[in-house]
Amino acid sequence: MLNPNKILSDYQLRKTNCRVAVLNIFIQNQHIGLSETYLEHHTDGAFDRATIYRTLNTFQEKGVIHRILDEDNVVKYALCIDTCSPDHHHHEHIHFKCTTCNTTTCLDEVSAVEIQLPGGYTKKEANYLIVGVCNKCNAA
Amino acid sequence: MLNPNKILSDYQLRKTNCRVAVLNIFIQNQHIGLSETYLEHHTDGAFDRATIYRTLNTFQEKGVIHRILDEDNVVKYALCIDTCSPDHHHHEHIHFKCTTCNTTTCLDEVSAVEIQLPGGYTKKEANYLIVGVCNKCNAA
DNA sequence: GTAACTGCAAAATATTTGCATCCTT
DNA sequence: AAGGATGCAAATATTTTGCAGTTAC
Repeated sequence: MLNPNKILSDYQLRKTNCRVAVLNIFIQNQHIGLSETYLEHHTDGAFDRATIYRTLNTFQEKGVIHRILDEDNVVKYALCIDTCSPDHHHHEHIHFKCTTCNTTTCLDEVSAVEIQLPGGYTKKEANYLIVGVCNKCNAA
Repeated sequence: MLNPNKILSDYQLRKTNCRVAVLNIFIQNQHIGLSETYLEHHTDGAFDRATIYRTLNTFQEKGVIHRILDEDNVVKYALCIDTCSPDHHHHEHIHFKCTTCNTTTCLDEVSAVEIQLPGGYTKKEANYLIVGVCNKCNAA
């Protein structure tokens, strides 16, 4: 189970109200891209917008979250940390953006093949996004 | 060879100075993410910022270009159309973002494996981005 | 105690929109 | 001719920054 306090201490970040609150929302929405606006609303405006932006930037620099490619001109973030594999298999998850219902989700069933980088390249992280129409919208 | 006039007529878009100019820059920078600012500068300010934004949005809606995931808080775009395969193989190209020199390029050598979508899902396009350090920066 | 974090206000950027005019088909 | 595209100016939206006060370690 992901725990905000553990994540913060693991990443050597001070435990503050804003960080814990933001982290909790990310944990509850694993693999789903969240925008600053979403976080602001879902913390009941308890924190200043600037603070949330600073939190997001800090988290991103430390590698707690990463930006997600999204088609609707909104920048979103999601947790880098993954619980699904206890053995820390580190399979890259694939995000799927539905152009009909406009949601971005994670295709847990599918795992991306590890891509072989050319010589001299070092990987820090990878993001895969497929844009299309999801099963629900195709059925409707 | 990619030709701006052909692309515009193929996609049923009117041929205007701004569109041709922007398209030319995209063609000369295939697989490289370009921001609105870049396009504005490289057209010598000949076009209004709003016009360039409208051009980018139109191109995106029609599927001429697509947004690229980038780490440095800047939205970039690149051509969807690909010349490398005359037989229109349509292999997805993989973008590589170097965190040291801050450039996004296309790993032509590597082609992404076609990902199998779960039942009911339809794909429109796919974007793969790997973040890390490129060969030049690793050598330096 | 000290460095780091926050809130507030303001600045800097980025993106969109309304409207009159011009251009492509 | 008619609808679409552009330029300009203004409105919005997004993100960053300076600084004084507060908090975590």
